[in-house]
Amino acid sequence: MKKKLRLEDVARKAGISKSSVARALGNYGSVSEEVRKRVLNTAKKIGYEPNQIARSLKTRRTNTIGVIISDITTYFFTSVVRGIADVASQSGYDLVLCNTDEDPEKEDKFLRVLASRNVDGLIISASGKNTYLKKLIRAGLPVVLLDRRVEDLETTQLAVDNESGAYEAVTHLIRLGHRRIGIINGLANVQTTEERFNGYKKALQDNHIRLDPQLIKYGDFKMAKAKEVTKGLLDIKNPPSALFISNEAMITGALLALRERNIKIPKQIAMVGFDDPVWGPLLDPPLTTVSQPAYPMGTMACQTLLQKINKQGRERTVFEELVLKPKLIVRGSCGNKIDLPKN
Amino acid sequence: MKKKLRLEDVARKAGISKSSVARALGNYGSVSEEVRKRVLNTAKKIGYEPNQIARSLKTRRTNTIGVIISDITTYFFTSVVRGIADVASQSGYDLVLCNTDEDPEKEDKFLRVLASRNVDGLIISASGKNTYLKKLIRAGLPVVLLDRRVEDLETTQLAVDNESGAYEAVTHLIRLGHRRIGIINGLANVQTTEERFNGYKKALQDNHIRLDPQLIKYGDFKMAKAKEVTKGLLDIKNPPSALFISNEAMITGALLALRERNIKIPKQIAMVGFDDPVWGPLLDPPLTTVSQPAYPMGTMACQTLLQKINKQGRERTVFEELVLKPKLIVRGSCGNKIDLPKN
DNA sequence: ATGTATAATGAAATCGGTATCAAAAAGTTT
DNA sequence: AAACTTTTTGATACCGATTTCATTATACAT
Repeated sequence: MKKKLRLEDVARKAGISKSSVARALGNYGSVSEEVRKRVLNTAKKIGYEPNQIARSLKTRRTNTIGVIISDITTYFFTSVVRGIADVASQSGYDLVLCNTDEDPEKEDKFLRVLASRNVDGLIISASGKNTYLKKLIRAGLPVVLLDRRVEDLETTQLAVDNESGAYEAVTHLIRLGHRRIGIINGLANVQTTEERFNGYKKALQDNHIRLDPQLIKYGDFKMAKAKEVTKGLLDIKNPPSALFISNEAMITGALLALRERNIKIPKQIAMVGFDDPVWGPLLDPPLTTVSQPAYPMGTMACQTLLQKINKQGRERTVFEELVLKPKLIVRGSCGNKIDLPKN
Repeated sequence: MKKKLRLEDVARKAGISKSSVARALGNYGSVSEEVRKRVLNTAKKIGYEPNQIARSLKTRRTNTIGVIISDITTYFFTSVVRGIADVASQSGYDLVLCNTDEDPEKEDKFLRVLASRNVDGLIISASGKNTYLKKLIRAGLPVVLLDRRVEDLETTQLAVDNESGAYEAVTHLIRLGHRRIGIINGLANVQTTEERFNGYKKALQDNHIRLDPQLIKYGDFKMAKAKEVTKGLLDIKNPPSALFISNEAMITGALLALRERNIKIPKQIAMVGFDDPVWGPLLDPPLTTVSQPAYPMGTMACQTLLQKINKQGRERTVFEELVLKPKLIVRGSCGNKIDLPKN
């Protein structure tokens, strides 16, 4: 590795003190026009680039944002990340990205790493309990909780109204005549799972449909398990006529299961999924989904975080709950109104 | 932000010199068992976490890898990134992720940023000319060029044999009887684009089919443009009976275009795409694709990079070309053998 | 011309670790 | 017990920037 140029090299070359060079380059303090020019010129000439690490050590700012998400291969999260990245980049921040794969231990590890890297802020879609996260927040680290709220974490939380989204989706199914609606939940004990499940339950209840435990399955937000669990659902005596799937990766799993069993949508089974991947409209029939504004969620999360970062003291750790509206997008996968099956 | 604990705080608390504490915690040099225990205990008790920034400044290592890709919303790149992340994480490295959106200027900016952040290595899917990248490589920064080779950059290049992949795909179409095969290329002047285009041309040539310029369109690796360009292809007097699409995002665009025009696959038009997204098998008919081993490409890229990072001097900058085999996965989107249309 | 306010400059301390080096302590050999 | 290793320890320099502070140069007012 070739030795990098230092501030001092510029100083020597320009025949000016380190301090003045720093001022000229850093655009603060006061320097005479003549010196400024000379510094800028020689800096450019010899190709000097400041060392961020050294700067960070002194300023206690890394211009870095930690991002912890659970599954980077989903369209939802990548859209979020793009939103975050775009805003961050505009303000000169970079992203340290961590993929937890829904593993709370990894999550904990990443939190420690990011903290010791002195990220200026953190955007996290948490899956674990996070006592360590709580500690960081209390210590004053600006944090935005994205997608998944976590109880008794006093910081900004940004998510969609999962319950109403699920409620709308399931109500849509009921209106079309479905009474036996299966649900593939995400990981238990994650807020989004519970909220979406609540929406499901509420919709059934409001329509006087009794909850059938047989129709309720738990996946883990991932494809493989969802596929397996969906098959289980198809195998019960009185299988569902419709499916509500709680997230994107599990939609893929469920669809795969249906394909293997050669069950046609929407003729033999109707389906709504939470999340709205690009490929939803390409299916046949196109997928009816509950769409989250993923990209805006990312930009918003990052903007909020940057605001926090630039505040001082107590203001950095305000508690705030930002709730966006998800939108039911009706395409073809629920078909038309069906006759009530005898019950 | 609460003041963080420093090494010195541990030292004072334990009544031991800074140096010894550093040795105990850093697990180097020699310390008596007694001191080691005392240090570890007090460190844990008061909750000390070392400051990576300070460490990096002195050691000139950040344990950080820069990753520059063009489109994080594709399944291909996210799989790659997951591969990179998994390997990196195991070795204690973190990822700084940059999304260029195929914009060479952004790419250049990110390169500068990553360099000034002193990343230990870089994995990049380059879209631009990159004179600055060349400079970095010459300066000794370990770099792995992923997916897209770049001429006269003397560093490790890891990619799929694009030409043979495209050749296979187009040959497949020809065998099924197609003579008028349209191609949607990616960005001009990007290696992958050229290579895949070459495969296309070679397949036609080997089968004595004349190249028809009307059937050759250029997109930009993104969805919107591909959609538009596909429509253009459908509008010519003698439209193609088959389509070869050069990457994932453009497949989406092309499919959308076909849908709008209500053209059925494979009856009215056959399609093969480069890249093999999760949702390919879910389409109706399922998509025939040229599959790249994305996740392994990521792990391999990262392993190679880590090796370089741990070498010294000239060995860090070896030139090496790693070529993986893509695989044609025949599903349904090309249909069966068709009658030769009169020509 | 003198005094005062302001701008421009450089020396030196600092951020929080690691690395070097010399001194002290412990262990071995003769 | 003396001489010599080896292990353990602490003081100090250092990484490359920013920041503070004191000093010098310049501008302005009296």
